[in-house]
This record gives sequence, C-alpha cells and structure tokens, in this order.
Amino acid sequence: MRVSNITPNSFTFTFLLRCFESFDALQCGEVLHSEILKLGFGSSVFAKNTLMDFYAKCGNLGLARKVFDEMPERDVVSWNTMIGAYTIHGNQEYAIFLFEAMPERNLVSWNSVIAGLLKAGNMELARSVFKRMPEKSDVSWNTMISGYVKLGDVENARAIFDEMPEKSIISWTAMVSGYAMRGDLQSARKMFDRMPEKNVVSWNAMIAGYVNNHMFDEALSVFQHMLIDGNYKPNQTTLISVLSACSHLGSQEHGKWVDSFIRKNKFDLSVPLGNALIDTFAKCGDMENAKAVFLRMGQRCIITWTTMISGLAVNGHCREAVELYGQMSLEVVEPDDVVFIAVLSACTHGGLLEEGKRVFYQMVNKFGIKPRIEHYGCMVDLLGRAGKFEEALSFIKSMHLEPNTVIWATLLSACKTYRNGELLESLTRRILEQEPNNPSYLTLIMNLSSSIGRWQDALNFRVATRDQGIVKTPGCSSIQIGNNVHEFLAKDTKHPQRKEIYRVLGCLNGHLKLCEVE
DNA sequence: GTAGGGTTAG
Repeated sequence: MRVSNITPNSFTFTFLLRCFESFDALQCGEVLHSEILKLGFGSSVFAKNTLMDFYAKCGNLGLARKVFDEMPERDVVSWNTMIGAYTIHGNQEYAIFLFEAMPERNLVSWNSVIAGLLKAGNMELARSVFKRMPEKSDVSWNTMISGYVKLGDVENARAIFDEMPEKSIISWTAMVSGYAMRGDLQSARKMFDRMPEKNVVSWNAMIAGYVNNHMFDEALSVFQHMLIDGNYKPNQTTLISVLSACSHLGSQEHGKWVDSFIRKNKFDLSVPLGNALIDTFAKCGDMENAKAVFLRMGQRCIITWTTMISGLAVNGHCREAVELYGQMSLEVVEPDDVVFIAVLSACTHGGLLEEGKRVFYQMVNKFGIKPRIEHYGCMVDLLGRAGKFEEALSFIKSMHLEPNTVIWATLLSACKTYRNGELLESLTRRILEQEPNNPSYLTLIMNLSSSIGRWQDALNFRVATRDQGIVKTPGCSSIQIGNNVHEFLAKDTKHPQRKEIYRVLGCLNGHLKLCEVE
C-alpha cells in the first residue's frame, strides 16, 4: 500500500476516504480503517468524523454508529455527522434522539434535524423546531423551503420564501423547481425571470422543469438563452437535461450538437452524460453514433447497457441487442430487472423465441430476479407471436403474479396473425370483464374482429362504444426535419404535405405486404 | 481539511 518512505498522517487517510467515497468502496474503507488504527491515527477526532461519514455514505449505518460509540471524545461535528447519516437513511427517530442528547448544538445541528423532519413528512414538528431556533441562517430558511417543495407543498414553501429576509440564489431556485414540480411552469418561469441573479443551477432547474413537464421546445429555448447570455457555462447536469429534451423530440441535430460541444469543451464523458447521449442517438435511430459513444465511455453502469440494448432492439437490431447482453454478462456489471425487460423485448421484436426463453431462465435462476409483469408480458408476446398459444396459456398459469389485462391483450394481438377465432372470443370476454371501458382495448378488439372477418362483432363494438361516449386518446408520433418538428396522428388530415405522405405510406404498406407473402 | 440548503440518465 505504501510506496514511499513518507509516513502518512491523519490528513492522508481522510483524503483517501474522500476519494473512496465516490466509488462506494466500503472494503477499501475497512482496510484503511484498520491501517489507521494500526498507525495510531485513530485518536484524532477529525479522522474519526471522516471515517464515520464515509461509512454512512457507503450505506453502512451500523459501522458508522460503531465508530461514533467508540469515540473517546466527540466534537459537535461528530454529533452532526451521525445525525446527518440517520437523516439521509430516513431514520428520523434516531436523528431526533441524538439531537436531544447533544451537549451543545450549532446551526448545522438544527438545520439537519429540520431537514430530516421534513423528509419524514413531519411538517408540524419541523415548523415548531424552526421557530424554536435561537438564530437562523440562510440555510435554515432554504431547508424549510426545499423541504416543503419536496413534499409538493408549494404554498407553504412560498410563505417561508416571502417571509425570508434575504433570499439567496438557492431560495429562488428551490421555488422555481417547486412550481415546476407541480406543473405550474408559468409561475416557475415568473420566479426564474425575476431572480436578481442566476447561476448554472438555476438555469438547470428551469430547463429540467420544462423537460419534466414535456415542454421540450421550451427547454431547448431556455438553453439557447443561457448560451446567448454568455455569462454561464453549461455543466453536465445542463447537458443531461438538454439531451433528455433532444431524445424526446427525436432531434438528432441537437444531439450531435451536444456531442460536439462535449468534445470541444473537453467535457469528461461521465457515466450519466454518456447514458443520456446514447439514449438521444438511439431515439433518433442513429445507432452508429450511439455505439461510438458507448465505446468512448471509460466506465459503464447498468443503465448504459440497458439504454444501448433497448436502443438496438427498437431500431430492429435485435440479435445485436441479445449479443450485447451476452457481452454484458462477461463484465462485472450486475444485471437488474430493467435490463431484462430490454433484452426480452429485443427477443420479442426479433421473434427470437429460444433466446428469449434462455434469457428468462437465466434471469430467474442465475440472477435470482423475480419476474415483474413486464417480463411475463414479453414472454407471452414472444410465445403468442410464434403461434404457441397452448404454451403461452400454460406459461400464464405458471406465473406467480395475477395476469392483468395487458397480458391478455398481448396474447389477443397475436390472434390476428394466426386467425385464432376461438381464443379471440375467450380473451375478449376476459378483457371486457376486467376493463370494460378502456378505449384502447375496445379499439384493439374491434380491429381484430374485423381483421379476421368477424364484421358483425366489430360493428356491434363500434356502436356500443359510441353510445357509451368512449373516445380513444389518439397516439401521436413526431419527427424533426430541419428546425421543424412534425406531429402525426392516426388518419391525420392536417399536415400540409398529407397527400405525399399518404402516397409514400401506401407504397411502404405494399412493400411490407410483399415481404409477408415471401 | 470532516456535518446542513437548489439542478442530473434506463
């Protein structure tokens, strides 16, 4: 461990602990701990505080508490660190207990305990502790504001904000995201525009606010204003939000722009940033650039693999997606339930029945992941599309979850290809029992009935749904060409170039029919 | 050079 003759001191260790913290390297921490004890640095309160914080941030409250209990003497930071640890892990009772037991308190102690109370949803007590404070700092006020905001109580947040004598950037930003969280983008924008000064985080809050409320054009426009202003430098968070907007808009141009921005400004391609970039390119159908980013990334996490696998799947590279899963198994990445949804849906889209069965088996038996209804859905889809109705039905019987309507509707869709009228009837009955008024299912049943020649059934359904006033929310797709985003609905008649579009669609359909025959 | 407040990807 030691490579030089210089003896490490307590600062060396605390610094190392800080470094390990970012990697969640609990084991390294334990090695360091024993080293600290051996060398006799354990007596320093400073070193112990850092160690305690390290254990807490690694999620091991027990070890943190052990260090705290065994300390021969403690300062106020030791107490605050332990209170903070309990707060982060939602262990509010212990936090309060320590707070009451402290020999002396400073502002941080009060603020931590208030933050914890708000996190636990205990507004009454938080407010009364806040009132009891001998003196307040801006952090105390901001803790109250952000606490209320996180609970979705913007009115009380605003009341504290208005009462606050000297508001800081943080107070304003908290209010911006508070209004945004509630979907009130007008008030959020008003706050944002009225801010006496801004920083990157405030811009980020505004951009993320628009993105979270699906106002992607507005998000990009705020980002543009930020660049035009020239006083602020976007950071990783900014770019991740902007990329999220790009991916929802399918805006390849913006995605490429962010990619080159990252290169030009020598941004570190961090895991979350790389993930967002991959997602954007994949949603734009640009798998070449997605792959390039994937390969450029120095580190990857499970989200990276999931994004890449599902990107390949939705763009039709289903085999490649399954192969990538194989590659993932070779690395030290622990798969989770979400990545298996991506892999299984790749199998479904590609009709890869055997691979799908194998992957499902591995998920359950090798990785011990309990299937969710989505996993079951993929398997039913896979079996149904392969025409294995018997197997699908017995698979559904073997599920440890109650089959929902989605499962039945998935199987139902498969009846179209195989013209299985009998199954269609029994599935229809089941679905209508469970969800008689869901317009999506009614439309599905109607279309299926007519597609296999049961015109009378289809007609009956249409009349029944119309009489009941059931209207299906139309699905909408969009594409960006140049700077314009074009939106399309089913049977759309509004687009200026509709004639050409329908002509091309007709052509495509013809080609597809030919493929089917072959 | 240890503790508390605003922004982030499947």
